[in-house]
Amino acid sequence: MQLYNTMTRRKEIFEPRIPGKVGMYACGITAYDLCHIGHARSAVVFDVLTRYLRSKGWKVTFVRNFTDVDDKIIARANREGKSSSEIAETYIAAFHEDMDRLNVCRADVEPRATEYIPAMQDLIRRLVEAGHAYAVASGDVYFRVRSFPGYGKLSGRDVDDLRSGARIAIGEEKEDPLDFALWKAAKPGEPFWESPWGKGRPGWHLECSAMSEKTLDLPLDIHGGGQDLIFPHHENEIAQSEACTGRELARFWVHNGFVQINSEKMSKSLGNFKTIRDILEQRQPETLRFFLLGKHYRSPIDFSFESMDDAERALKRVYECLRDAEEASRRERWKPGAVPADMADEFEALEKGFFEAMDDDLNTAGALGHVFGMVRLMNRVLEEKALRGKEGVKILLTRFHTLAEQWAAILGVFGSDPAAFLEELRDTRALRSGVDRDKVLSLLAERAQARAARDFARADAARDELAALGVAVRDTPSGAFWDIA
RNA sequence: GGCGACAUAGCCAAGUGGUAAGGCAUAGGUCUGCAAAACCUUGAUCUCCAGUUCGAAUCUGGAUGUCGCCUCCA
Repeated sequence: MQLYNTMTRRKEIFEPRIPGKVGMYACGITAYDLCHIGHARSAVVFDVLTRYLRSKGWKVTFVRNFTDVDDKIIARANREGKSSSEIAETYIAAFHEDMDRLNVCRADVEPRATEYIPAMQDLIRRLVEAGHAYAVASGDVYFRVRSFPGYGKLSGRDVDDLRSGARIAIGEEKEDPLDFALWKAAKPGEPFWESPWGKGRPGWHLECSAMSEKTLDLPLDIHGGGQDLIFPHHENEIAQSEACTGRELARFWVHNGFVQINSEKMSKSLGNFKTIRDILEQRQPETLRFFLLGKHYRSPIDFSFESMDDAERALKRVYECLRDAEEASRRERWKPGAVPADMADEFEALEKGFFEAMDDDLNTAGALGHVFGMVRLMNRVLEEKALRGKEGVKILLTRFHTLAEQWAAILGVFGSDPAAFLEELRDTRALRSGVDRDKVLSLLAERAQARAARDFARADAARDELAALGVAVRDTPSGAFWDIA
């Protein structure tokens, strides 16, 4: 498959360094608040990547860390009168809860920064000994950027340009404005660890270098994260790891684009910040996941509830097809007969198209196009009276079922029981529009009675009343079903 | 100021050289007691200008617009 590599700014053929085995590291969250939909996107992107690599038969070891000691965690802890580890625990648990709902698989290893302090200190010690880092009087230790010639290679930045814009903050004792902290001396009231440089805690960038080195073999096959991490976080990770080991840190750098609101980045300062929980109060988790897959992972994606409505309707279309296919395949008697060759050909083309799109830099939006192509095809097959009951249809239905399972395993959507999903969707929408369930059910009963008595005037009156409530009724061979119009 | 991304129908969105996937919405039709769903039909020459080419949404240059990074950030 091809993957876009931020380092080379090109799509490149991806093959694991060690045949059959993939080591992937993605930067996780700093656990100081609830996750927003940007976190959801990043998690879903790397989840789909992991799932897809696994579908190729590769053994993937996926590592996603937690930063559980940090300025923001400490600030929140002080504000709430709790310890920073309590805060971190709370939000790590919330992360897991949200991600489970979004059907994001747990990483194989989920290291926490505070569990790797000795490894971090060891890394700093090696960097100091090699002349890549230096301690200052305050007890801070800094990375000496000018000692690493490759600095800026990932983000395409020139060290001199960077230096011209940088300043040394008051109280810092850096040799160079670009130098960054590997170890921060503890201020009063902050959590700390003993170290050769005094009491303190690790710098953020250092954590990932230490954890990736400890949990995976270098070079990593893939290192991922949000686009905003390219500079300075990943640049600094490269400097630390490569200066220390003399080896390449990662072969592929994969970065996901942002979630935006009204074409602007989501941020707390703009007040356009949406947590995953804000969304899931009103929508099903699968709808959010499906929405996120609707655009290529490197492009920005604009979030709005209107877009979620579109996604919801589109997802419903897929599930209705899955439901109808399932019902049709339960037919008892099949008679000899094939489906027309052009339909069989179209099936194969669509089946292949999905995987070709995924192979092309994880083009989930393109792949979904083939999913919908298949939905249309299967609907047509099921609709065609001349094909009803023919064995060729049964064969196609079986293949469709198998394919849908593959889609679900890779994308993490379309895997629910169709009937259950559709019912849940209906209830979610009913709740959102404030429809009175009991009233709907009593009107439906009344209508059924009227229809049985062939009193269509009374049946239509009931339908009209339901319509006024915003409820649509669908008659099927197995009874009447209702939905939000 | 430095670095970078994007600009495709009413909305969303694939497509990186050979005459524009898909979803949502809209309109007409088939089906249905009426409906719904489904199916069929219906719509864009790809921001603008110039260039390369037999041929460009796709390459090059320029213009305009939008956004991101350069400070914590998915």
